[in-house]
Parts: sequence; C-alpha cells; structure tokens
Amino acid sequence: MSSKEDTPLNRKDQILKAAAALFAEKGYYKTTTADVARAVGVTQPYVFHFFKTKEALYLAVLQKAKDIILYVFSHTEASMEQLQVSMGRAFEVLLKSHRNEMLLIMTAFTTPEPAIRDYVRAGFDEVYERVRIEFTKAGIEDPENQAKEFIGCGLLITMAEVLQLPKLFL
Amino acid sequence: MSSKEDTPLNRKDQILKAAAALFAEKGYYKTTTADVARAVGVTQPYVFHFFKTKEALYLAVLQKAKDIILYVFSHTEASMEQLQVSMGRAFEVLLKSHRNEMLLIMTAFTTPEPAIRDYVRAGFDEVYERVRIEFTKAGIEDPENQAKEFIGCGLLITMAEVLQLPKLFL
DNA sequence: CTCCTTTTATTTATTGATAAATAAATTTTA
DNA sequence: TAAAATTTATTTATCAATAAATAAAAGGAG
Repeated sequence: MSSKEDTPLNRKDQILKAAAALFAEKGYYKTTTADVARAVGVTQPYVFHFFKTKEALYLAVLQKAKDIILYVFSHTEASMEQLQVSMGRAFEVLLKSHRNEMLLIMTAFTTPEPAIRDYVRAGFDEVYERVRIEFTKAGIEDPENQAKEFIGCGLLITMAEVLQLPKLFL
Repeated sequence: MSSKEDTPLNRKDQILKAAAALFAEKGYYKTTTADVARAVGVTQPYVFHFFKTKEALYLAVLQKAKDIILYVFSHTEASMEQLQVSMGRAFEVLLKSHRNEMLLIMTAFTTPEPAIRDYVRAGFDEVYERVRIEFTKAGIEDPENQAKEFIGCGLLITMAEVLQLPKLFL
C-alpha cells in the first residue's frame, strides 16, 4: 500500500507530473505550455485553467519537489553516528525515485526569472535549516558546517547527474 | 603590462565581451541579440554580421571561457605539495577577474540546446584531462581522483557564486 | 423517468508580443 | 570611388495568454 492511493491522477496532477518531466528535461524556457498539454493529452489553453501563468505552473512543480525533499530529510531516523550516511542514502534513493524533480531543482538554480530565483533561494535555505535542525537534534557536533557539507555533496551528485558525467565523480 | 594590449577592442570582441556579461547574468534564452547589440551600441542585425546565429555567438563566448581556464591550469607552476593549492588559488583569482565567463559555464550546464550541451560536456572533459595531466606531471599520486575532487570543488564554489548563497559554503 | 437547468470539462479560434534572421540601403573610411 | 562598416526595413516563427463556444454530466422539478 503506497502513501498515495493509485486512483488515477486528476487533470491538475497529470499536468504537474508531465510538467515536472518536461521542465526537468528541457528547462523552463524550452518547455512550452503546448508541450505540457500535449504530454497530458489536452489542449494548450486548458493548462491555464489550472495555472494562471506558465511561471505559476513551474513554481507549483518546484514546490512539490521541495516538499518531497523536506519530507525525506525530516523522516530519516538514525543514530548520531549513522544519520549523515542514512540521509545521504535517502537522498540517493530520492534521486532515483524522483529524478525529474531533483534535476528540476538544479536547472531551476540557473533560471533567471526573478520569482523563480527567489523561490529557489528560499527553498534552499529551508532545506538547509531542516538538515541543520535534524543534525542538531541527533547531537551531531558543528551541525551548521556538517549541514553545509552535506548539501554541497548532494548538489555535486545532482549536478553530475544533470551533466551526465559518468567518468567523473564515480 | 597586461597580456592584452589595451588597444580598444574591435567590434567583434566588444560583442563577445558584452555577450559574456549578458549570457552570464540572464542566460541563453533570456538574453536577446538585441540586448547584446544595445550593450555594444550597434543595431541588432549587425550582430549577425559577425556570428551566423545566436547559438554561434554563445558557443564563441563559451570557447573563450574554456580557453582561459585551460590556460590558467596549464600555466600554474608549483611543487607537488603545493600544486593543488596553487591551482585552487588560481581558480579563485580567475573567478574574480573573469567572473562572467566562469558563471557562464555554470549556466551553460543547464542550457538544453543540444549543441551547447555537447560543447560543455566536451569542454569539461578537456579541462579534466588538463588537470589530470598537470597533476600527473607534478607527481601527485592518484591524479585521476585528485583531479575529480579538484574540479568538484571548483564547481561547488562557482555554484555558490551563481546562487549567491552567502551563508552557505563560507 | 423525462424535461429543464446549471455546472464542469474542454476545445476552437484568435490576439499580441517578442525575437531571430535576412536583404537591401546607406554611411563611413581609406 | 571602391570596399568596409553599419543601419533601416522587413519577414517569419513561436508562444503565452484570452475569449468565446461546445459538449457532456449532474441535479432537480414535475
């Protein structure tokens, strides 16, 4: 039994899912609302029935991605010695199960839409805070720097995925 | 005496320079050829006199950026013990003196134009090879992994710059 | 259960804006 | 005055977004 019932997705969620895949693959600018509509099997204007603008759609996808990360990092339990490793594993699993969403975050970094940049930056801080708090709760020492290192490592791994650099970084 | 004479730049180089700044700041898609032209003080179609397409202009800027990196990493001399540190310093200097070009490379990573992606990937390999060779020549052991680590670190630093994350990563 | 009414889901058609690219004309320089 | 540098004028294409129309489904009233 998965957390989500496997009732078929409603139109809005279908659009969010298709958009996540397309935005992750082709980025914000190269993905058209017509692409998203086509992927779902509806007409282009209908997308605007659910999301006022293309940007609003993008931000909605981004929020979902962030929520997933926050959830995972908040629900990884382990001993002080093991927490970093466990969370690292959890992130690797996440990168497989929600590849689109994770790649999307990387590309969002470099999307020069002010609203998107602001959202990404805020989301980044939020994730950092969450990790820092979890590390603190677990009694890890110097949680600030450990959290920074942890996130830096995650970024690097994700970037290697985006770039598809097989030789580099294992 | 700088390596470049300070003869005023010719139009083509003016365009390259302006394009580097704009592409770095606003990315490939959000930078228009009209933006570039305006920055230089010429008309939009005149840009096409020097570069057949917008993409060709972008690739030219990218090539210059890569050449700078290769040059710096090829000309940093130091003892085996000091080489990594010296090259790290050199990169930091580069990030200040050629900020636009370095940031551009980061954003180029996530630009989903096939030709651009291919160029970036190839350039990446080239830089890796260069670093690996320099490390090998200096007698550093396990040069492959040291080179990977070195580049990963550089990526992370550059990314922190792009994201303007002051708190994180020092 | 049927006719009428309202809502929900969706499409067709269109607009307005923006941007890359081309071609022809003009100005400047040597 | 010929060639090089640069502009004006224009084209073509693409896309987000809006508005109006249609079709199907659901919900009540007689």
